[in-house]
Amino acid sequence: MKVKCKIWFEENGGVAFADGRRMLLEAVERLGSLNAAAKELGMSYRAAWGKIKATEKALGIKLLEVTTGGKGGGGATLTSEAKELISKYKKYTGRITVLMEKEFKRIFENEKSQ
Amino acid sequence: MKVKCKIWFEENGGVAFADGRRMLLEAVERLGSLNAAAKELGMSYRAAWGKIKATEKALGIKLLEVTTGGKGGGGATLTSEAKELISKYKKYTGRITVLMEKEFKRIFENEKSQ
DNA sequence: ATTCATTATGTCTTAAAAGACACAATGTTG
DNA sequence: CAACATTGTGTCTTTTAAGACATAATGAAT
Repeated sequence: MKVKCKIWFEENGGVAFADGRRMLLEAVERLGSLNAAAKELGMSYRAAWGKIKATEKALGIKLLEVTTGGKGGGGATLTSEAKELISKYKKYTGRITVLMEKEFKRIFENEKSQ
Repeated sequence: MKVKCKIWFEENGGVAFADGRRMLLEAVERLGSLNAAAKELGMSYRAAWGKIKATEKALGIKLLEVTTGGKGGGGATLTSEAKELISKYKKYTGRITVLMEKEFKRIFENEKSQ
């Protein structure tokens, strides 16, 4: 038996941010474009854009700095708020993952501690 | 912003046990009947039974000791494996909830620790 | 043997989430 | 000022999960 966990952030009831959106934002940061990021993750641009918008609305912060026109047609980069969110999110989920594994061993696999 | 978490157990890929099923089993223990437990939780007997069966199959353990016939028509009680599962599950999720809250405060609300 | 409230199970319907399709808007570059 | 690859957005379709409906089976009590 294995323990699994899904961690997400909420603001007034709606899902705001979780692992899929973290990956999406990281791809945008790396590729400089939401369109390219969506392609890399195998999702439609429409879906990717919708998730970003949903998070922006839920948390009330701006995640992407976008431009249109120009040689590449435009692009998107992360705002400092987005970078901070990713950074804290990764720190948090990483820490929780470690703790969950540790507690799982303690409670489910170490008989003497029951 | 609030952090949320769903914890569940898996065995070879399938969802095995989570909070809804814990509540269902606790209601069975209290009421002595799966039918009554389903009613109390506002779900159909069919749905409740299906969840119990799915968990039993996934974890390979028997959760309910059932009888049919007699004055009350029959009933169900928890096996010792079910009781142990509930006990460890509650201990585990309780501990994780505390740790998550603590880490959340540390990373998202305590600026000096970044 | 009849009754009765339960367990047991197949199948159908509905609700919700995710994704696809189509098309408009942008604005820099050449 | 035309071209182009991007962003922006409404709507439709598909997929999937959850629940409802119907109906059989059980077996102690009477």
